[in-house]
Amino acid sequence: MPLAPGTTSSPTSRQPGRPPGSKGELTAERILDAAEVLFSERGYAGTTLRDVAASVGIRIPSLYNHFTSKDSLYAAVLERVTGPVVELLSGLVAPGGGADDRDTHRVIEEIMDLLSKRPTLPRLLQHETLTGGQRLTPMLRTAFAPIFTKASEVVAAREDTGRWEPEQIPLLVLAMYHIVAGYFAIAPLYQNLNGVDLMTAEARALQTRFVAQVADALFSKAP
Amino acid sequence: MPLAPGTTSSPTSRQPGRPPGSKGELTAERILDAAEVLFSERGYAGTTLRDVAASVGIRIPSLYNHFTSKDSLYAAVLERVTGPVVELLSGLVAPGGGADDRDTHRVIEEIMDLLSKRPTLPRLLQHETLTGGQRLTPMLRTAFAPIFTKASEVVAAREDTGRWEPEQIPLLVLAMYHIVAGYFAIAPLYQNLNGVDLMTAEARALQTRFVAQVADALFSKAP
Amino acid sequence: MPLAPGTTSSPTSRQPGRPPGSKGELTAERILDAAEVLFSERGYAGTTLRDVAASVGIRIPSLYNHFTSKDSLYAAVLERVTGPVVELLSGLVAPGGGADDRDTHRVIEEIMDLLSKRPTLPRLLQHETLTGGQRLTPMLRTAFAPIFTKASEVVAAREDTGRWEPEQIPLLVLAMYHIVAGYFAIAPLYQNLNGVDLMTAEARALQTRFVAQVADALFSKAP
Amino acid sequence: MPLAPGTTSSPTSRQPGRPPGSKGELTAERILDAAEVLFSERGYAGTTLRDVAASVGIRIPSLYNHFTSKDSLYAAVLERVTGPVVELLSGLVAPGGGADDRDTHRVIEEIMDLLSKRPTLPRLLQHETLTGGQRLTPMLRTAFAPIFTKASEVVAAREDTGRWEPEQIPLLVLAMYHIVAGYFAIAPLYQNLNGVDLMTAEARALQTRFVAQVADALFSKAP
DNA sequence: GATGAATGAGGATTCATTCAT
DNA sequence: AATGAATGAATCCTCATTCAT
Repeated sequence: MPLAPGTTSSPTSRQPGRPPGSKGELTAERILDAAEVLFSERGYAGTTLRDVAASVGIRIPSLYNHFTSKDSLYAAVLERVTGPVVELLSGLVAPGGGADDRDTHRVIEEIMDLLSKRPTLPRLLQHETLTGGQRLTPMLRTAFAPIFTKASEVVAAREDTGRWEPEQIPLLVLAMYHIVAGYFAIAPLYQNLNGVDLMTAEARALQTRFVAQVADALFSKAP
Repeated sequence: MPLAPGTTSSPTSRQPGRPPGSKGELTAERILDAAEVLFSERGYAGTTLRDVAASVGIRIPSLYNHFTSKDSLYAAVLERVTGPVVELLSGLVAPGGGADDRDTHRVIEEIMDLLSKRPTLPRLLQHETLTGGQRLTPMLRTAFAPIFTKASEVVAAREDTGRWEPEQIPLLVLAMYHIVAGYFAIAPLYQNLNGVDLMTAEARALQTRFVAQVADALFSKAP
Repeated sequence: MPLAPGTTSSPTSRQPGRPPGSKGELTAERILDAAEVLFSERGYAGTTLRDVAASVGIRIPSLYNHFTSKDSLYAAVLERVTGPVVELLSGLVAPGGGADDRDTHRVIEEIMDLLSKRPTLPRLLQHETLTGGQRLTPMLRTAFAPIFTKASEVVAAREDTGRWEPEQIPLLVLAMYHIVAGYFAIAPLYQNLNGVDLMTAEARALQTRFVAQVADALFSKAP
Repeated sequence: MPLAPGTTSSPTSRQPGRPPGSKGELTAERILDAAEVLFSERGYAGTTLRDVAASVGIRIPSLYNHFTSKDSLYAAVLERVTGPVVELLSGLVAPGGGADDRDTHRVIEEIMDLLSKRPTLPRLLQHETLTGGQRLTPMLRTAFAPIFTKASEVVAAREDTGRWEPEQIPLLVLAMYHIVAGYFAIAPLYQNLNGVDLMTAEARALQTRFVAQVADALFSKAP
C-alpha cells in the first residue's frame, strides 16, 4: 500500500527559479510525491535515490535538476507535508474563546481527515521522532514548539476538573498525539500481522469516533 | 544519550556453538548491547556495522565471529530485547479472573519499569512498526498476535460499562500501547526541542501515574 | 587574482558561421575570456563547464551555441592566446642580420610586456607541457617546432664565444623559456607563500631587467 | 614513459597502524608509486582513482584500506616525494662557510641526480605551482619558505660582484629553480614534439654541465 | 541565441562481507 | 577469537552533452 501523497501541493520554494506551471514544476512535484511515500515507508537512510528515481520513472541524475541533494529533497518533502498541519493546528486556537466538546470533536475530525489524506505525515514525523529530529529543518524545529505549547494551553483551558496535575497536561497532549499518529504509523504492520486494514473508510471512522470519545473521557468539559 | 541496554542478558544461544560463560560469549553480549542502542537510535538502515564495531571497540570482521550477518545481529537484538516483555505480557493474564484497578496499576508500573530499563525496546518496536515489520522474525510475528489478542480480551473483560463498541477494544489496546511506547520514543526529541528530559525518575513517575489515570478513565471497572 | 584576458581578441572564426560583429560573436569572446582564465588556473581537467558558464553569467548549454565541446573550447582558447606570441616570435628573426644586445633587450621587453598582458599564456603552456602536450592542436604542434629551431639559431648566431657546446644551445633556449614562463607560472603561489606580488609593474620591471642581464651573461656578443 | 618512483621509500606516516614490513605496508607503497606517477603526469584533477587502482592491480575500494581519500593519497605522495629534497636542500648550507665553485657544482650534480631518479618530483611541484599550491600540506607550505630564504642567502653570499640588485637575488633563485625543474617537466613534450629524449643519461649529463655553467655565469665567485 | 530538462558515463566513497593469517 | 586486506555492489553526486522549446 503506497501511502499516497500528491493531493495537496503547496507552492514550496524549491531549487531553481522555475516558472510555475512549467513541466519542470510538474516533475518536481512528482519527485516529491514519490520521495514522500518512500521516505515515510523506509525512513531517510532506508530510502535510496535510485528508488525515488525509479518510482518517478526518471534517471537518478535528473533528480538533481530539481533538488540539490538527498537531504534537500527530504527537507522539501517534510516541509511540504508539514505545511497543512502547521496551518491547521496554528489556526486551531486562534478563534480563542469557547472550546467545548463540539469544537474538540470537530478538530479531531479535521485532523483525522487531513492525516487520512496524507498518512505519510505521521509516519514521517515518527521517523523523525525516532532519530531525534536530526534532520528537522530549523524552520520545523521552531514551528513545532509553539504548536505544542498552544495545544497544552488549550487542553488546560478545556480541562477544568482538576483531574490532572499541571505537569501532566503536556503528557496529555503527547498522549493524544501518539494515539493519533500511532494509528497511522502502525497500519501497515497491523494489516501485515492480522490482515485488518486500518485505512479503510470504516476503520478510520471508527478510530475517529474512538479518539473523540477518548478526548471526552480525558478532558471533557463537565456539563 | 545512549539508551542503555546490557542490564538484562538472556542466555539465548546465538550463532556458533559457544561454551556458555566463555570470553566469546561476553563479546557477543557486548556486541548485542552496542547494536541494541544503535539500532534503536538510527534504525536498521541507519546503523552501520562500522558504528557497532567502533562502539564495542573491536574491528568489523570480528562481528562475524559472533553473528553471521547484519540481519542476524538485528534479529538477535530484537529477540533478546523482546523476551522480557513477551514474558511479562504473556504472564499478565495467565492467572485469569479478577483483574481490578489494582492489577491494572501494577501492570502499568511493571511495564513502565521494564521499559525504563530498556528504553531501546519501544524504539526498536516503533522502527519495526514504521517499516511494516519487514525484519520481524517469524518467531516475533507469531509472538505478538496472541499478546495483542489477550490484551484485548483482558481489556474487554475489565471494561464492562458498554462505553466502547466491541470493535473499538483493539483500538483501545493500540492507544494504550502508543501512549506508552510513544513516550519513550519521543524522549530524545523532546529534550532536543525543549530541553526537558522525559527519562528522569521524576518524569517517569509522573508519566506512570498519568498512564494509570488514563487507564482508569478509559476502562475503569466501575465500583 | 583572475589572470585577465580579453584584451587581445583575434578575429579567429570559431564554430558556427557567425556574422562577425554580431552579439553571438561577443558572447563567444566572453566565453573564451572566462575559459582562458579558468583553464590557466586549474588546467583542463580541473576546469568544469559549469565554472566557465558561471563565470560568463550564462547557462552551461549556451556554451554549446558557440563551441562544440569542452575540447574545442580549450583548443580555441589555446589558439587565441598563442597567436600573438607565435607572431612575435616568428617575426623576431625574420629581419635577420645583426642581432645585438639592443635587439635582445628589446625582444625580452616585448615578450615580458606581452606576457604581462596575458599571464594566462605561460600558465596554459606549462599545463600543456606537464601533460605532455596531449591537447595541443596539430596546428600548435607544428607551430612550436620552427620557433624553437629559429630561436636556437638566433642564439647560436648571437653567441660566438664558444662558451657552450653546440648541443647546449637548445638547453639555453629552454632555460630562457623556463625563466620567463616560470616567473608568471609561480606568481600566484609566490604571493600565496610569502605575500609578495610578482605581477606588479615594479616587480615585472625588475624581472625584465633581470632577464636581460641573464641573457647578457649567458650569450652576450662580446664587444 | 612512466616516470618511475618507488626507489626511495621513506617511512611516511600513513593511515592505519600497520606493522612495518607487513603485506599491507607493501601495497601502500605500491599505491604510492602508482599514484606518484599518475599525479605527476596528469595532475590531481586529471588522475582518477580508477587509474591508480588499475595501475596497482587492485580494485578501487582497496585503496581505502590504505588511504582515507584521494586527497590524503595525494598528500602522502607529495610528502614522500618531497622528503629527500627538503633534506638535501636543508643540509645544503648547514656547513656554512666557504661556498665556492666546487660546492656549487657538487650541489647541482646532487640535485640533478636526485631529480633524475625522481622526475616526478619537479612535475608534481609544477602542478602545484600552477594551481597556486592549493593542495600543499601546511607542512610543505612551511617547509618551502625557509629553503627559499636560505637559498637566497647562499646565493647572495656566493655572489659578490655587485652584478645584481639585492632584490634580484630571489629572482636568481627562482630562475635556477625554473631552469632545473623546467627541464624535467618539459621532457615528455620535448620528446613528443621533436623526438629527443631529455632523460637519457647523456642528455642529463649535458644538462648538468649546462646548469653548472649557467651558475658560474650568473653568480661566479670572481677569482 | 538561450535555457530547462534529461541523461550516459563516470567519480569518489561506503558498506557488508569474505578470507588468510 | 581477532584482524588486515580485499572486494562486489551500491550510494550519492558530478560532468559533459543533447534536445525540445
